[in-house]
Amino acid sequence: MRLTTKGRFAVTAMIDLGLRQSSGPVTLAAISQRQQISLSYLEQLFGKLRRNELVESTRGPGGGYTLARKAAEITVADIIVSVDEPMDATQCGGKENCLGEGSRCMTHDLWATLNLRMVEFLSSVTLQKLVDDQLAKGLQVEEKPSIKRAISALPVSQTIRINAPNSVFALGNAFSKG
Amino acid sequence: MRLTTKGRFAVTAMIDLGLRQSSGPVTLAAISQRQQISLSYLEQLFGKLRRNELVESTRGPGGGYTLARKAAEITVADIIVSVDEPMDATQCGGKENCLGEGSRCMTHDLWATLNLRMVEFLSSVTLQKLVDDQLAKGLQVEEKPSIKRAISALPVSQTIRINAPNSVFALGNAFSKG
DNA sequence: TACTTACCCGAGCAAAACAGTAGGATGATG
DNA sequence: CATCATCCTACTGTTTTGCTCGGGTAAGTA
Repeated sequence: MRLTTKGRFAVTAMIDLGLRQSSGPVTLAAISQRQQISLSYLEQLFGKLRRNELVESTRGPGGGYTLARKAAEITVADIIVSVDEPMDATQCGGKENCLGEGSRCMTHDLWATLNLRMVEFLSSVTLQKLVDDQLAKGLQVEEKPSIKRAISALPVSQTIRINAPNSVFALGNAFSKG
Repeated sequence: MRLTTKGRFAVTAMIDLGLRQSSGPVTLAAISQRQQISLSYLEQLFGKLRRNELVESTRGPGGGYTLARKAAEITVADIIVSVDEPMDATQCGGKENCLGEGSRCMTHDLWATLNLRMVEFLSSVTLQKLVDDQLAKGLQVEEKPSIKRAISALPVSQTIRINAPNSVFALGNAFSKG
């Protein structure tokens, strides 16, 4: 389990997708514009997300990506492990006897345990939760101009501009070192 | 908050230190041998740990590193943020209005919150806990040949070979993708 | 004093990962 | 057919990783 900006990009993009999936497939171009992430980079990330069966794709006009299952059944851990290749972890290749005599190095189960607890934690946070958080913060989703391919009957809300009032919490650098 | 092998090296080394600090300063050379981490790399890591006041150093023969405070008062989060430089987090530099109109990008508080919860979790795991885990697993600490500088009177235990019986749990690749 | 130990520091370096670019191929729609 | 949008491979520049080398400095011992 690694934790880098790559995983954060993926989580951000997935939230964007979760916010808008009710009105049909979402294009990467739209996510790219809204979230300021390079389109080609998104393509790579969503390639992995698709191969890990977190999203499904629809090609052609009106196409895009949709969640492969309900947002409540997708966790942050799912997303992160999908885009971050598994790290080889134990440095000695996972062999039991790293140094010859009776599995001397403690890296194995030590970090495995810590890693497991990390995964457990991130598995407890669902995409639905993050989406709800965003909605609760006042973010309102712009309705995209309905395309024929989109789901026919859905609760059409008014088209409103995106507006997230003062979402500044200054938590970003909570652990920067003086 | 990043999470890479670098942080894991640091945590591993700190546990090694925590296991042996009762018998005086621990040299990096010893940690290097036991944990199979490059000496020079350890020096760099411990340079950061020292500047972040997690360890203290003693120079000269019989010297080495000791914990700057009790193991119960050092958390995994402390260690990781010490060696992993702070990441600039929000991609747009922490400005409120990333895209001009009313702080449109949701990365700010979204990831800040997730990051905060990660830090909270890792702050709940103390070095003492990890040391105890290792001891509970049957690992016994080799007494180092007493040097004059070492603390004079301490509970001298028998010199025993390190022996951690079958510490294989196969958790390492719990999230490798089939 | 000389010698050893062990921390301290910086430059540099190969390999990997990161973030993004470029260009095309495939398939659905009109 | 042209367009849309996913799919795929390869490549590029930058940063980070993990490590080596070479020299320092402080503290102890002979």
